Amino acid sequence: MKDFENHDSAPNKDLCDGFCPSNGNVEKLKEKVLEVAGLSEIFKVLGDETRTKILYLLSEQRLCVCDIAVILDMSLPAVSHHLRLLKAFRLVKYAREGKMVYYTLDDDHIINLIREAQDHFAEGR
Amino acid sequence: MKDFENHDSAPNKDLCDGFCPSNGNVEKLKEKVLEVAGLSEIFKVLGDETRTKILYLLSEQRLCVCDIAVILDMSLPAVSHHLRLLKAFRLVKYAREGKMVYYTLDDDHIINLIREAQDHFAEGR
DNA sequence: ATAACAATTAAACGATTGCTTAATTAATAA
DNA sequence: TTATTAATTAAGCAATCGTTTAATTGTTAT
Repeated sequence: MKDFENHDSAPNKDLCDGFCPSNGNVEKLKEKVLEVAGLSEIFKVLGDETRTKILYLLSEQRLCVCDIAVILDMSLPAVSHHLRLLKAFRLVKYAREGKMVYYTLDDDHIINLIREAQDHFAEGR
Repeated sequence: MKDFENHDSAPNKDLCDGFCPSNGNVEKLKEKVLEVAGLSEIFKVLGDETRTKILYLLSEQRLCVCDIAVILDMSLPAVSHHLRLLKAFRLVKYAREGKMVYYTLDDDHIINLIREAQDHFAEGR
């Protein structure tokens, strides 16, 4: 018999032994935590140095794949791989021009996240 | 003879073949990209769903380890492991009270990053 | 002292990540 | 057409990550 919807999750029933003062808030906090569910997906994207750099570069100007490869001193397939992921997240878009494929930012909000992270370091962390 | 400071990085010398229009900006962009160096470290921390949730919970109220384990339905060692990492990044601090160890936020800026990410989704992404 | 509980630590394991190399597609030039 | 260059894709591999289990530390109660 499954009891997934129970108030206390079965596997952790013995934890804390009911003495923790925050026990009364557990249900409330379980709901609260849903507000950030899925949020880490964007952070995962930015959690790679190369991808953060690519997005930052593209916020300056459009660039073709080999430009990025030269600037970041990486192989073409490596860069292309990251661009593919950024594309999947709708953070960049591309336009083919002859042999070259030019990438541009497709999200004007992502740069705010990067700036916010810069502020974080600026505040002495 | 090392040529690290050369205009064209040696391993990618043949890339782009010098035809890309942005070639003149390569040096400028190489400097530009330094502005976001190291930034992905914080994003990596937030790139784990559990850690984002822990930080979000602690922005509400202080919690002991087993509280967090119950709320997130995780094992104590798993939670403890994440708290250790958050501590290493000075994002949380702890205070022992009897058997329990209470964790609190030690960084009032990190929540801004989380809110900014919420905005990102709110804007229809 | 012994027992019980909160928390941490360590070792081990499976899953994921990001790179490399090699092959392939797409577009232009000879 | 063939050759060349830009870019993508696929396969393989090493490194990293997050979890589990088990052992250990620290504190309180009996």
